[in-house]
Order: sequence, then structure tokens, then C-alpha cells
Amino acid sequence: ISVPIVQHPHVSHLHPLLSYSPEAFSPPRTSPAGVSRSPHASCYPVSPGAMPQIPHPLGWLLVSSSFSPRLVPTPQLSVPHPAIVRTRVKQELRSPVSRLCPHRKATPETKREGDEDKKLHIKKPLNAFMLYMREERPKVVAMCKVKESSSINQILGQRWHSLTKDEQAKYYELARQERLLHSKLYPGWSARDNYVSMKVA
DNA sequence: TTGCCTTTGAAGCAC
DNA sequence: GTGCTTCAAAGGCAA
Repeated sequence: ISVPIVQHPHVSHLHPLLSYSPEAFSPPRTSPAGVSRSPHASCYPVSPGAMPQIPHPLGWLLVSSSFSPRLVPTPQLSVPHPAIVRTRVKQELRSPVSRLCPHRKATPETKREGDEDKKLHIKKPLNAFMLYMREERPKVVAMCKVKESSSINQILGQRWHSLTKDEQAKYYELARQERLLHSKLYPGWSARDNYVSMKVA
């Protein structure tokens, strides 16, 4: 898989693939089922200049826990996209089937499945809350002296709801840009591709 | 060693 | 259109 060159986030706050013109973005997708757990979804769209203090919206593409920015080489062709995972670590790399079937043992068949899992795996783009968590988690950890993610995430969830509409809108916009870039990088990708338990269908 | 927990949101699917 | 399911991140904890 050849990945388009991704400009380093520190070079520019805007991704080269994005024109960041209003025409570049499709209208915001309304939440499914009108559930809209976020009451501020109507805050779309936000002008790009409305979030100067936010790190590059696509920073996770280059900076992730498993992709240290210090290790980011000079952009070149065939640089693995951080959204593409080959190594098997923790949750996203264990078979979702096994998640559904906790008692599933590692049979030769499942081991072969595991090998297949090592195929390039394109991750879902992060949503607004995930982007918020990524940014705020270190602060909450430092403040609360707690590292357990289940506790941290509860706090972050409360904080998320305490944000103003404008504050949340920044992250919704960032998430929208993530989805846009993701769709450009992987035009044929579907979230269904990662639904291992549904691949049979 | 592996999966669960916990959060919100996007997306896919069935009805 | 509605409701359910899965998966994105993260790291401690239990089995």
C-alpha cells in the first residue's frame, strides 16, 4: 500500500490534502437515530481559524502511542500510515471475534486467523470525543494521579459534557477533517472492513 | 497472556 | 427512520 506523503504537522497546521475551504467539506452528518448524544452537533461547521490552540487535527496520523514523532522519518513514499497497523497490540489487534467469544481458544484455525489479522489494518478515524480524550487524558492523569482508563474516561466523559458548544465544536470539526482525510487516503475503506464478526455476511 | 472496563461518536446493518 | 452493534484510545486489573 502506498501512502500519500503526509506533511509533518509541525510544518503546517493544515494538511496538504485539505483545502480547508468550506466547499471541501460535506454537510455535517446528522447523528443516527436522532440519538445525538451530543447536543452540540448543530455547532457545525466551524471556521478553520476557530481552533488555533488545538494541535493538528490529524496529529494522530503521525503522533500516536505507537508512532513516536521522534521516529517520524522524513516524509517519503511507502511510509506506513499510522492508521495502518500490522503489529498486534492490545484491543484493536485481538480478534474482535474473540472479543465476542471470550471462551474461544487459540486453535490452529484461530492462529491462522491471527496471521491473517496481521494484514494491514486500517483503523477508523477518531471521532470528536476520542480526539478530546487524546488531548485531555494526560492532564487528567496528572491531576488525578490515576492511570486506569476506565476511571479516566469517566472523568473525561463528564468534562466533555461540561464543555461549551464552541469548545466541543472544535473537536467535531477536527473529527470531520479526520474523516475527510481518511476517506481521501482510503477511498474504498469502509468501517465494515473492521467488523470482523460481520465479515461472513 | 488475554480480555474487560469505561467513555462518546461514526458507521453499518436489520427491521 | 429507528435502534442495535462494532470499533476507534488508553492502561490498570482480573482471570
